[in-house]
Amino acid sequence: MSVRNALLALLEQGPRYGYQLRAEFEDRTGGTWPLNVGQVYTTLARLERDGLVEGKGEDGDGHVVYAVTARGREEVVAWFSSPVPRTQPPREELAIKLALAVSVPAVDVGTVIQQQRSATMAALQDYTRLKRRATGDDPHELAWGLVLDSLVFNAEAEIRWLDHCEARLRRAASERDGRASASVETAETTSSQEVAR
Amino acid sequence: MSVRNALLALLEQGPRYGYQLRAEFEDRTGGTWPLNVGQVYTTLARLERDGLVEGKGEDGDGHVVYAVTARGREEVVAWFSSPVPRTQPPREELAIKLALAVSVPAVDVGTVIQQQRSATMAALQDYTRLKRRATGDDPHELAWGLVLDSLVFNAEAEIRWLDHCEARLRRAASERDGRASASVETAETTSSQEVAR
DNA sequence: CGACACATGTAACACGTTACATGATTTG
DNA sequence: CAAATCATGTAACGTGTTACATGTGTCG
Repeated sequence: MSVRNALLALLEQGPRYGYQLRAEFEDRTGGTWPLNVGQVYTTLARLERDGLVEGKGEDGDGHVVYAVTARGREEVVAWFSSPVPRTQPPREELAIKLALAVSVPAVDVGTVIQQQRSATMAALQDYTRLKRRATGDDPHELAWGLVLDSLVFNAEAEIRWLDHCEARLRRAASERDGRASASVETAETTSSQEVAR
Repeated sequence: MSVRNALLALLEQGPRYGYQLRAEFEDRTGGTWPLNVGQVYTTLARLERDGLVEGKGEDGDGHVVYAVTARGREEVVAWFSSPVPRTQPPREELAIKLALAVSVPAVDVGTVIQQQRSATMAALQDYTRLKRRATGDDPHELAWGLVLDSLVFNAEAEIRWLDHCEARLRRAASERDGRASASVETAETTSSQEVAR
């Protein structure tokens, strides 16, 4: 629904045509989420089908312009005034992956974690580099800056979580070892998983 | 691709049938992401179409069992040994929403933020409550515990980001005001946006 | 002229999701 | 017996995504 709602919100500012909508969307997100033009047109068609926007034919420059309808305006308001639904939080691929990794013995969880952390830290650096631009004060750059910050905050949380997982697994492993042999807390990081099988 | 990959990973542990796959998936995620059975069957069909699993007909109990193929096993290994792709990070609805809110004048960003924060904090409490269970040591509960932690870390990051956005917006607003009138830093929280229009 | 950006669209497909149909088995 | 759970599937639809076709205008 993101694209759909975003386009609707952009149209709320006034009639636009397809290409223009893509440009504005990417402006506000600094190209973080490139938007295929094709999708703009298909989405516009679906919005029109659902009675949320209305094709206004061609304007003076020969552009096919769309405008939001009354029902569409209601939807925008509803979108902005309700929180992002967390009833069923979006399936997070990484969480699912680790959840399965810890219970599928043939996989070395330690490696998965380490390598994910590298990737995430690399991404974090990219974001920081990008952040040096995007510090202006006009709404566009403000928006982009916030989007970037969001990515940063998420990446940081991801790294913290990965660290946390590592520690938790190490603890679980040493407890298991503790019950079996009489090994100590030293527990090499790499040996957290390939115990079973 | 999450469901698809997850099912493949589960099958890597040995042949399973549809219903069983759903049960194991929900076990490992503590029902965080309920999985409609129908989707298991459609996904299995698609996996078979792509040659990653193979229907083994009925077993002794009359269950339609599927097994992973050689190509399927390769895919699982590839999945686990490559980081979650961040080439084009998943569109985050919340970030998009705020990015648009700050540049669509008719919206009061402050309200959007506050109300999102309430919702997220409520979710956070739910997670903490759930967390009191799911502290066992067997792989299942371990997995679920980590998934829950992931949700917690993400929610916390979201709240931090929302706070950050508020501060950033207040700064921008006061700079704007500063240039126009000679208002002070006191800046009521609620007045960050409804300046324009 | 040729390359490139602008501009509009269509077709096809991927995954996810729900609703429904159908039947066997278990359990209160 | 009735209700619930187990179990397998299908049909239909939603969004997102890509690839392609097509044409105009601009600029080196």
